[in-house]
Amino acid sequence: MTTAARPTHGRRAPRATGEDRERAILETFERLLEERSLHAVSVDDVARGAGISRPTFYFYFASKEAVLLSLFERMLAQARADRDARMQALAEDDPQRWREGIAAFHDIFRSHRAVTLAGAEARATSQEMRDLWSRVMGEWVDEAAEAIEGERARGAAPDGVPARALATALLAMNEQVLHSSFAGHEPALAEDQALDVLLAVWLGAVYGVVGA
Amino acid sequence: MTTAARPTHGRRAPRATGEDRERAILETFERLLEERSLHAVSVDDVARGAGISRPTFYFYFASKEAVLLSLFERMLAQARADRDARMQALAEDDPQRWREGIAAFHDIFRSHRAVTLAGAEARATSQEMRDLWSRVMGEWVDEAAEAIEGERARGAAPDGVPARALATALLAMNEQVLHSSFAGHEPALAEDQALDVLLAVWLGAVYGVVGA
DNA sequence: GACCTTCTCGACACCCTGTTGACTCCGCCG
DNA sequence: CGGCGGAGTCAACAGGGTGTCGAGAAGGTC
Repeated sequence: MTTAARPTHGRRAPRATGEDRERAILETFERLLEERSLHAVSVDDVARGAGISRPTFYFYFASKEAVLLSLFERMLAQARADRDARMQALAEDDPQRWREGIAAFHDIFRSHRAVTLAGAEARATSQEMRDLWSRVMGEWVDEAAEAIEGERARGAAPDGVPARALATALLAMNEQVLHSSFAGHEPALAEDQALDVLLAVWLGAVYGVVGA
Repeated sequence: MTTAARPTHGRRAPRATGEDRERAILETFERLLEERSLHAVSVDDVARGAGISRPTFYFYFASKEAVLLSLFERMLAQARADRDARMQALAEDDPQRWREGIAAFHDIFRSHRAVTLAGAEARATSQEMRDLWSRVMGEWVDEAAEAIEGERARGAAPDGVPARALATALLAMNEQVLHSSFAGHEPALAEDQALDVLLAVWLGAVYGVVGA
């Protein structure tokens, strides 16, 4: 539960109805984000939706971004857990690993697309969101680079551009493809074809194989 | 000069000093965007920088976004011209064509990185910017898809995922890689390695070749 | 010199964020 | 039981942003 770095703004030692209010804020916020984008949701909207006044909102969270950060971290924790579970079920050298790795994130982001898109939007204004995003992408790049190096070491994949650079580019592709797809920004891949196409590019770039 | 669809807000039949003011606004805006991001630049900042008051700014442009749209379109026209020139110098089947195609956009976006990044940021709030971006990306996807199909037709590239879907994913990668690189958002590729890495992925995905 | 058009801006209306200070409510200690 | 203290609440404020309105200045034209 990566709620460690929660800003200690208001909200000291929650009790009784306090928990409820906090939960109501989180739920209302996610619900509103499913209807319209981050910049179109004001603190007042969230407060009203949660049945409190604006100042009371600020008693629980330092800002709109803080709520989003909280939702986003919860989603990331879920994504990690989900993917670890799926990967653990596969052997170390199972060719399905690449597919599963991509699919796990595709699924989790899709199931919380409002939070995902809002998170992307918030990077423009929130340093904290930028840092969080960087950290997470950095971890995934590390893992992917390691996997590529592993395949090269055992002779399954040819050498080429540095593994880390390749992983960075491929993950950037995943990020942007999923973003366009979820946001419906043309030109986008349909959600059900994104996985196959992404996988094809990964395999082409890593192994030099364009599978049929 | 794709200034056709300029919103006909204030600004009727410019004359004498009017042109100067308009130019001053465009220049000031681009200069400020080189210092800080779009949301941190207010209309007041631009107006002051251009030596006019805020209401006067609105005589020339309908909004901050309208100025950006104008700068962005100018940049796109330049990008198109630049790329056409570079492509024309290459034979139809020259293997350098992929590299040149990617390089042309890399160069032009890099030389106006402030406008590029602001454009990306504005997509969150401006429908017009979203539409423009979609249209442009759509054109590039069409061209890339056509090129892939050409290579497949002449037997130079194997069949695989649909050409248009592949082109969409690869262009999404280019977009995101260049964005991270220009914005300095980790994990990012260094500007001077981006081209090689992108090209490697394109070649791997299109031809199934991981070149050394 | 009257007149139209371009151009300019002070003042306004509105929306949003985040803060302050007073007030309620309630458990608990003495 | 009385009163202290912290949790919780919000009306009112301060401040900053956008976009508009209407009154005018400035200059060309008949």
